Amino acid sequence: MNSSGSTKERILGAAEVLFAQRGFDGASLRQLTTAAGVNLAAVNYHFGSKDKLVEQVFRRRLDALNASRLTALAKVAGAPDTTLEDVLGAYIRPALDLSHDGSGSLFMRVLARAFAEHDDNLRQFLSANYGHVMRQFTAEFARLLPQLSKPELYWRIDLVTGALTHAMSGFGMIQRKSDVSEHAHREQTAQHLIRFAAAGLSHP
Amino acid sequence: MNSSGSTKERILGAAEVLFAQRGFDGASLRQLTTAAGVNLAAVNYHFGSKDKLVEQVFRRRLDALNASRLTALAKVAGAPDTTLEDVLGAYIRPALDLSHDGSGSLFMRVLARAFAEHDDNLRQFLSANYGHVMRQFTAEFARLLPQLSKPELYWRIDLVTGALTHAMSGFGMIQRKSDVSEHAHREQTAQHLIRFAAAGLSHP
DNA sequence: CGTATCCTCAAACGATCGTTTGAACCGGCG
DNA sequence: CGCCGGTTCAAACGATCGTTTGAGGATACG
Repeated sequence: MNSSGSTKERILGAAEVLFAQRGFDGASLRQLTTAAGVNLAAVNYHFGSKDKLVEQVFRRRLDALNASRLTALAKVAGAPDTTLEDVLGAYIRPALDLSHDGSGSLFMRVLARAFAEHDDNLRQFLSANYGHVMRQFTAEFARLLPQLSKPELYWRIDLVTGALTHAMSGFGMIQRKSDVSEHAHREQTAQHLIRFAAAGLSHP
Repeated sequence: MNSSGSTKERILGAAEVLFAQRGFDGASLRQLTTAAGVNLAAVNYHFGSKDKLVEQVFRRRLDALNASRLTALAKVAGAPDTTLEDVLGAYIRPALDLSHDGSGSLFMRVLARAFAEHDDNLRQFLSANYGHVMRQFTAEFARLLPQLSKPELYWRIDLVTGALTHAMSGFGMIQRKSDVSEHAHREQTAQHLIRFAAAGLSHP
């Protein structure tokens, strides 16, 4: 099927697709290697085990997503005229960009699946690779919403996270009308999410 | 382990726990029947197959949840002085009550898992048993938010659903302080969710 | 007592899983 | 050429999965 790129990259690509479709346990190495057009043993040869492969699938996208989010946050954080929408945009737009280009859209679904599964190993891994990003965003939210107590703020951030994860994992559903450009559609989606999140965060 | 109730009920109880913890595929019939204290073959004898068992696990809680939500909705729907908070309360409070009593809390996690898995069979089943409830609530939301276009309303309801599903699946985290009663804590949680959802639905 | 019905049990079935193995292939270098 | 490190290959490994089987226990009724 897939016949471009190195063996490792073909495995990573096929894994992302199948993990999103059938879950980490549901996608077998035999389905995966067949889809990638490589031998069954290639996964253990190049990655060591299936669990290590799962980690690499996350790492490949998460590193880029984290860097992109932090760069966008750095541009707006700390300034006196920063708005809630600015910070939310720094969080949401990089994920939308990832969802936009090709197979990246499936990764958000993989991420949503990982959230729903309360697997401890995976949560530890996500916390180690995701935690510092969330902490920086939380600090900026706290600065912009000084009227909220800490428990209250955490509550709202948790709810916003749930809404965004849910929305971004279902991006197949939100069809773009043919008379709007790809870029305009993405901006429209971003506005939806940002305004919703801002309203949920800042209501009295 | 579990030794109360009939064999069928013991299986259903253990299944709910293990499905929430390890997912539908992750929980094996051998773990399940061992936890329930019944023989391995009892699942296929009483339910026919593992898939049928999954259906029954959903049916047992979903029927009660749906009925409770529709009853609560009927009390407020259509009236001229109904508020958005009233309708949201009719949706949220029955789920909180379910989360409150014993093993029911795990069911919301099972539900969240089913949402994240994009399995077609399960989605069809949920749509058949859940669809009419969502449709009634959507109609009432449309009545109370006439300024929103249909696509806009669906967008916001989808985001609210994501936030609530996410929140209710993680109810282990929200610890009650010892100086507030169980009932007061639940009411506090309901207020959080309702206000957040109302803000997200009705923002300009 | 015999027997019929419902249920439980240990054991086995075939299928599929992740992983390992050892031989075969292949480009580059002495 | 011969050899060698990196890679791919078919085949097999043991484990675990959902499901089926047939014998046996329990209870109620004639």
